[in-house]
Amino acid sequence: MPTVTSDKKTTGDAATSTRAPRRRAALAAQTNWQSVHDEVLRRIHTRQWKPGDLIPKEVELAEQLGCARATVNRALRELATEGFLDRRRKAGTRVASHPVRRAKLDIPVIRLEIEGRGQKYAYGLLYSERRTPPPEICTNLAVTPDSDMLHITSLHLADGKPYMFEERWVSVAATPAIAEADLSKISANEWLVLHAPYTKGDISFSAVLASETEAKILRTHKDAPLFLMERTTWNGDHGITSARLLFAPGYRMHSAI
Amino acid sequence: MPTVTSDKKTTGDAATSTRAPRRRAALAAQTNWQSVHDEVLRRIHTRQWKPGDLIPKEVELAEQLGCARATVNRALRELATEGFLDRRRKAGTRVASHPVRRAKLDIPVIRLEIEGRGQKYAYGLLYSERRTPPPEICTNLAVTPDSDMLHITSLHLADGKPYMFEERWVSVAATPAIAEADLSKISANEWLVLHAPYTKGDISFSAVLASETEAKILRTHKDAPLFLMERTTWNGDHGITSARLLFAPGYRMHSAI
DNA sequence: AAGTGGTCTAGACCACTCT
DNA sequence: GAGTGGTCTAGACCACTTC
Repeated sequence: MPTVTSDKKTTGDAATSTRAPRRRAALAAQTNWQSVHDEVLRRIHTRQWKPGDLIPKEVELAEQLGCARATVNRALRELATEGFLDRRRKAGTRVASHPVRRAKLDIPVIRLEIEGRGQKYAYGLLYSERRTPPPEICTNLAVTPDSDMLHITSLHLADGKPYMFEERWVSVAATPAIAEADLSKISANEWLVLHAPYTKGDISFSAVLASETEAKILRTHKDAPLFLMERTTWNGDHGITSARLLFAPGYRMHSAI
Repeated sequence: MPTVTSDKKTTGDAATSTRAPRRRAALAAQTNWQSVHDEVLRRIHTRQWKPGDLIPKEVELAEQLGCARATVNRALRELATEGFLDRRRKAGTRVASHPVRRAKLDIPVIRLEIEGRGQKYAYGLLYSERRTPPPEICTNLAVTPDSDMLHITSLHLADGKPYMFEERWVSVAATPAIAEADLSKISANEWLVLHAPYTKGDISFSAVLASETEAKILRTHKDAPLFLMERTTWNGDHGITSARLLFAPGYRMHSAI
């Protein structure tokens, strides 16, 4: 016990001689966390384990599949965040009984979205004013009616055609630097993404009819169906910005599940 | 060395006496992977590390923050999947230069979405027929025009009011059991979620105008703006189902960022 | 009180990729 | 070829939850 200090404990002890062979002598397909992930998913899909079922605990699975508990843990953790499993200490791991399809939605900077399709991006600042916010913005961002804010409307174009119309309120108090930004060159959205950190946000999607003004700006007709994205972001308790993004008719937002 | 076989090596050896104190004697705030995550995020947000910057390698960070490399790895891995970092072997870890806002979108079973708001859910099968698919479905699901398919339309209601109108095609070849399902009791969507595994899927959102028929079913007026969700799912190379979900006016899909 | 997942560690090896 | 992230392992302890 004395001389076995701390380092090099893997050199000549029994643990090593059993561990190394086990790993290498294993079946052709190695047991990595992804194979555990897939195997568990297979058992769920084939209904060997049904929604609500309790599945074996980590130690047992590790034994069954011939790997370390940490590996199983990694696989099951991913499956839980993907929504396939519910895990609770002591209670164990169950197959999720209310399957939720969890999609990752990438919300790109609009310029990149357009350029990514090989189209030419252009941006125009329509209007910019420093003023106090209307009541609904006060509510949205929890700011006082006499706050110093920036009100901006702008248009984003793809291949010269109107693509998205943006109306945005930015709290100057929360983001002083924006007062100096040249928002005719870089869109407020992009500026904010690069310079204004936020800790939480909220996004919603809906369908609305184009107003007369909106129709004119987006070069469509009144009452055209528009895809509306509303975003609000916060940094701690400070409301940063609230935006209303109206996409031209025909816009589709995609995602893989 | 002899008697110290393998178990209980923590009982009386030097390693323990140095390790245990280190962890517990550390600053009040312990260094777990989440604190590393937050610290790195803070450095990004405060622009100490700017978009495109190379950040210290895992070993260095581990040293700086006083934890194991695995812990740093865990934190950085999460940050990468959250879209804040770009990691490449040998090249190192960089702050993402094209920040992508990645939202997790939970797409619940519609019944649960309605019940979760405390409303009463009801469902009605409008139409069900076994027939060959129209061309656009053949394209969508990559099935032949003479495939055996199920065509279903149904209506989902919240508190008795039309909530969502669903039109769906299901490949009977890929999902034979659905021919036996009683789709007047359980919605096709819910049945499929419970019984038909899929490996990949696709979802898209857009805004459309209500047709005369759709308006009548959803009890609204023609040309009302409707939120449209289109979903296609696959199991390997087999197209399973393709659905068109039309939500009643006023529907909003929410998500946190 | 006991059982289960959650996490940390130190060490090792692997795999990718950049030069 | 060499450097960096990616992962695995065995062991340990912690935290939460149910009993």
